[in-house]
Amino acid sequence: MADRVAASRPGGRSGRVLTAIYTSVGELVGEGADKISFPVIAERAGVNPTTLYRRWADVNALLEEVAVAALTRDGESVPDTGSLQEDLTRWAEIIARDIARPERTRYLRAMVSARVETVSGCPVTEKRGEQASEVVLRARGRGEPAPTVEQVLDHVIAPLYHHVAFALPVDDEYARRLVRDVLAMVR
Amino acid sequence: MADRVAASRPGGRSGRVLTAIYTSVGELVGEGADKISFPVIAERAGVNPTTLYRRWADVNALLEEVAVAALTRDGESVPDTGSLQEDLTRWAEIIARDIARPERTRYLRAMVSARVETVSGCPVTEKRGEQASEVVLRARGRGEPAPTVEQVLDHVIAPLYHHVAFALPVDDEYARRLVRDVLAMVR
DNA sequence: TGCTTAAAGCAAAGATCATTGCGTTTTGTT
DNA sequence: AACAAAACGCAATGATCTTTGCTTTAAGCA
Repeated sequence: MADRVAASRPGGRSGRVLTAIYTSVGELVGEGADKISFPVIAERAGVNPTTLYRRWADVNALLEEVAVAALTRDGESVPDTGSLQEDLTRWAEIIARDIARPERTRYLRAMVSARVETVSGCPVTEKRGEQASEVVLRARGRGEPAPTVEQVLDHVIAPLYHHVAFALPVDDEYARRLVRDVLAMVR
Repeated sequence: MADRVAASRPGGRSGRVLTAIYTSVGELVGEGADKISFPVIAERAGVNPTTLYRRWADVNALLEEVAVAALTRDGESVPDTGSLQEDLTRWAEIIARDIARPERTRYLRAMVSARVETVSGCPVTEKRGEQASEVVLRARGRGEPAPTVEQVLDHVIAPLYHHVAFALPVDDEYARRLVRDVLAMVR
């Protein structure tokens, strides 16, 4: 039921198999497949289903892992324009555009489903926290009044993800509104 | 795949069957059952599985229906203390305590999973919007400066649900903090 | 270059889910 | 009371899914 242990043999065949599985998941999610199961993922990856059953507790756990990997493999750096308002706005817009994509929505659902009561927090939220911290600290370094990291997470990130989770519209305008609101708190 | 049509025969046997199904779902969710499927629900309800397959698109759709019913059957009225700060705080605390319960968390996950791209919004959010509207309108009637309904939804409700969805801690203190933040916007 | 063993493959068996056609019950209406 | 349609039950069937024991491969290391 819980996640399996970390791989103690990351290279060679094991590595190739893992890559194939990740790729398979990515393709399936991208295509909007409605039935994503271990056997289906395994077939496309050219791998034996047993491997999946033995390594992950369930499909959502695997989906979450892939989602985190996709988000964590940096490519997106936080905006640094010299203005808190501008940094936050651009950052929020980037996130809004990103998570509004159908694949991301799918991953989001998987992450919510995969959460267990005993486990607190998730890598994605932590990642967003780090990014928020970066922006906030820079602003404070410039002497600008800035919200706390928690406030940014609660009032910009949370509403964005909430909208996606409940299929409510998410666009740049909405992202900008959230940033306006959170900045209004510190004035 | 989509939800079936509304029942055109609400009484008698059909009504009893529906009640039995709802009860069954409630019990299973309450017990924290990990495998909730149509056959399982049906057996406990003393009903034929076919009935479920024919009426609901999938398990999550049924779970969402039960969740909405549980929330909508009023019992909880919105606080009316004469002070916006007080009303919002108490209301947020009520919600926080409610959704922090394991059963509610389970329902929340189901609602997120049940959402489809083509469908926008959900009954629960609408319900919260009505409640927020009530509090906000009363405050304005008294001449108090008040946030918009959207602001309450984005900055109080969304963070609460977000925390629950990602297994982050949710308590009274957190609820109060959110209310403080949203009120700070309008000053 | 071997050795050890983690990790993957294979195959079989069982469990559960999901679908479908058809007959039966029963609701709501005339 | 009688009818038509809706809703449910039943049973058979096929499709997946899931688990398990055992074998084979090959990664990491001495």
